[in-house]
Amino acid sequence: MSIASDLIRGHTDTIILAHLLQGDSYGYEINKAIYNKTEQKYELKEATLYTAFKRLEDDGCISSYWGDENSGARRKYYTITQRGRIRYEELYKEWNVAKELIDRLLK
Amino acid sequence: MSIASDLIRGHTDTIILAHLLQGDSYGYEINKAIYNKTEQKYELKEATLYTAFKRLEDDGCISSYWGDENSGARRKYYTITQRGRIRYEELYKEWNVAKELIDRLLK
DNA sequence: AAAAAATACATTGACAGATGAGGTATATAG
DNA sequence: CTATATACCTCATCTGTCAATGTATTTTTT
Repeated sequence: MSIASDLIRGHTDTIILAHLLQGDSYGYEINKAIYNKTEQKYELKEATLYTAFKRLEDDGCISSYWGDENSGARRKYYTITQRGRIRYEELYKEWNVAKELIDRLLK
Repeated sequence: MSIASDLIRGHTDTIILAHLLQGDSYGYEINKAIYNKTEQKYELKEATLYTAFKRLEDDGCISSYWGDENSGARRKYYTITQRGRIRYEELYKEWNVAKELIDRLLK
C-alpha cells in the first residue's frame, strides 16, 4: 500500500531534519534512505525534496557545501544547524500531539 | 499547543466521515464537536469544512437534506453513504500505515 | 565502443486543499 | 436596539506537491 502524499505533507521538513541528525547527507541519498526506511511505500519526489532544502536553508535550519568527490557526480551536502535542531524538536512534539488528536478524531 | 493545519491536511475528509458514522449531523455541530474533542487544540475553519462537504458530496460519500427546524437557523444535515463508509475504512487504514511510517522516519 | 542505466542536481508551471475575508439570515440575551 | 450565537456559503489567495523537463557525469550492459 502506497501512501497519499497529503498524509506526509507537513512532515517533509521534519523527515529531512531527522535524517540530518544522523550526520551530513545529500539529496539523492536522503531520498533513497526514505524509500528504504519505508519499505518502498513512500518516496519523496525530487521537486519536493529540493523545494524543502531551499525552504530549510532560507530559514537557517540547514546549511550546505559542495562535496569534493574525485569520482561520481558532484554532491551538495547539507548540515543541520543549531536552529534546525531546535526546530526538529518542536516539530517532533507537534507530530506527537497531532497523532493523538487525529487518532481521537478518527475514533 | 495548537496544531499546524498541514498536519491535519489530508485528514479533513476522514474526520468528517468518522463523525457522520455516529449519525447525521450538520456543519456547525461537526465543527464544534471537533473543537471540543481536541480540547480546543484544533478547529476546522468554516471554509475548509464547506469545501470538504462539497468534495465529499460530489464524490458520493455523503448526501444532504435540509432540516425542518421550526426555530433557529436552518440546518443542512449530512448522511454518510455506503460509499462513504467504504471510503472511511480505506482512509482509516491509510492513516494507520502513514502513522507508522512517519514515526519511523522521524525516529 | 556505443548504448543504456544510474547517479546527482535544479527549475518551472500547474494543481489541490486550506483559509482569510466577506456575505446572508434568524433567534436570543442584555 | 444592539450584541452575540447559530447557521449557511463563496471567492481570491497562499502554500506545498509534483509532472515535466533540463544539465552533467559515471557505471554497467550489450
